[in-house]
Amino acid sequence: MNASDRLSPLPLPTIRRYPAYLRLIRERMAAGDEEISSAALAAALGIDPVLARKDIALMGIPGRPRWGYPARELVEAIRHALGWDNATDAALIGCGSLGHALVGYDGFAEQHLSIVVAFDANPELQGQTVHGVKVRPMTEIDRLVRRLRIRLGILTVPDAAAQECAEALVAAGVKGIWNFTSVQISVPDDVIVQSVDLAQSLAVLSHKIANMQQSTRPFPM
Amino acid sequence: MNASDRLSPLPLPTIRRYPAYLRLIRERMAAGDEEISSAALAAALGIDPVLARKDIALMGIPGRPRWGYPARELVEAIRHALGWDNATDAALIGCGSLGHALVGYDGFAEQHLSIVVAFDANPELQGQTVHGVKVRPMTEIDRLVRRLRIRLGILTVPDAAAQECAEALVAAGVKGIWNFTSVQISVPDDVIVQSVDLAQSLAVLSHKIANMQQSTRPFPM
DNA sequence: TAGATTGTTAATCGATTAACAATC
DNA sequence: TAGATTGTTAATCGATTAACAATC
Repeated sequence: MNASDRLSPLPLPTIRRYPAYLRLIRERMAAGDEEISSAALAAALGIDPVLARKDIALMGIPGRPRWGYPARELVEAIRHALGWDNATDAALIGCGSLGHALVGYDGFAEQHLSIVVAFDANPELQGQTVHGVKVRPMTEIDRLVRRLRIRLGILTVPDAAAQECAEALVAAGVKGIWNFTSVQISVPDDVIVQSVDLAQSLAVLSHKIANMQQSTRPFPM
Repeated sequence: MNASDRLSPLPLPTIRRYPAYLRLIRERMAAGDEEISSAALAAALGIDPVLARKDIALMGIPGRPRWGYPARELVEAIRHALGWDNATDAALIGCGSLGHALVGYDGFAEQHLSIVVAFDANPELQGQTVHGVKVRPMTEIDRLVRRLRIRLGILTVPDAAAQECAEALVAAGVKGIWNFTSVQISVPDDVIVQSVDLAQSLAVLSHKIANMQQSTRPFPM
């Protein structure tokens, strides 16, 4: 086992930039490039090149002055750091329109993520197939998640059901929950919750728009 | 015009916490509370109470020792800071499953956000009604967005169409774009783009799971 | 009054940026 | 060689935490 296998707890901002690097590098590789410079990465993300170099330094991949970094190695290093080098099976709870959208989303291939089971409380949906995934009743969460040894749960249920469904997932052995509800669910310490909070995102956007509107005026009235 | 109307550029982390405060305060108000303490807010968000007090201090709402902060005033101050005190009309581009989910999402009421027009390139969808909103052809973006004076665009098109659609929105006078594609779209300086990047969110989750797995072992092998 | 809670100032921490050396 | 690019160390900046005073 070599040094890069010792997964270090990377800074969160760095982790958040990794997927964007990955996307750009793969584009460049598709265009035939085998090396990529920190300047190219930085320009695409709108950040300082030295920040890109620091992010790459954390992967332990050395670059060549005058050439840049080896594209293929970067891709592998990023995937490894994010745990995207091995396939991950996920269970989706809640087959409403958002659940549908996620099951059908083909962008997860890059992340080696596949939704292998889906659950819904609505009997009319149960038994139906959504993008090749059969919808099961909630009562089967424990049995199926356990049997398939699923470690990742995707929560797309109505807010009112969020905490309850999270608990079912945890009880079934899930280690991470990708939470698309607007509830702050509570789980044991050894389970990670990552929330996609639309209100939070919209808050940043609305505030910036409101602020911009004002700063265009020379003086506030 | 009083002091709180001078919108100050709040720290981004503060803005991101505001919607969660808002949600909790409204829950408490529904339960009959008229005051709320920084400790209660902090507990719900898993942060330090002093941080909540700082966030509130930025709104200019004073609290009463022994009592806490006036719930109603907090709600109004947060809404004002986020620009959620006035109704916002939005245009949605791309009526795929994610677009459907967003048009149908009833959580936007709190933010006074309503999607008033939707566009799609697919002629089969055009003319259909999604949750009461009629789907229009892309060619009408300019005319309708202009006429309705819409300042917010929601981008839920396939990646390949993202930049082009963003440009159409900007040309029609939109001031902010809520970007659900995984493309880093480029726009003029006076337009704000806020992206909901699923890959970024998943990256954080996967990395934490991978890291946790390891830290549970006493020594790395 | 005593005690709970707010409010403020200083210290710490982490991430970014600046400056510059090293290298192909 | 000269020049572009990587790599590293120090300075800066912003946000959080700590310590403690103020107040109802």
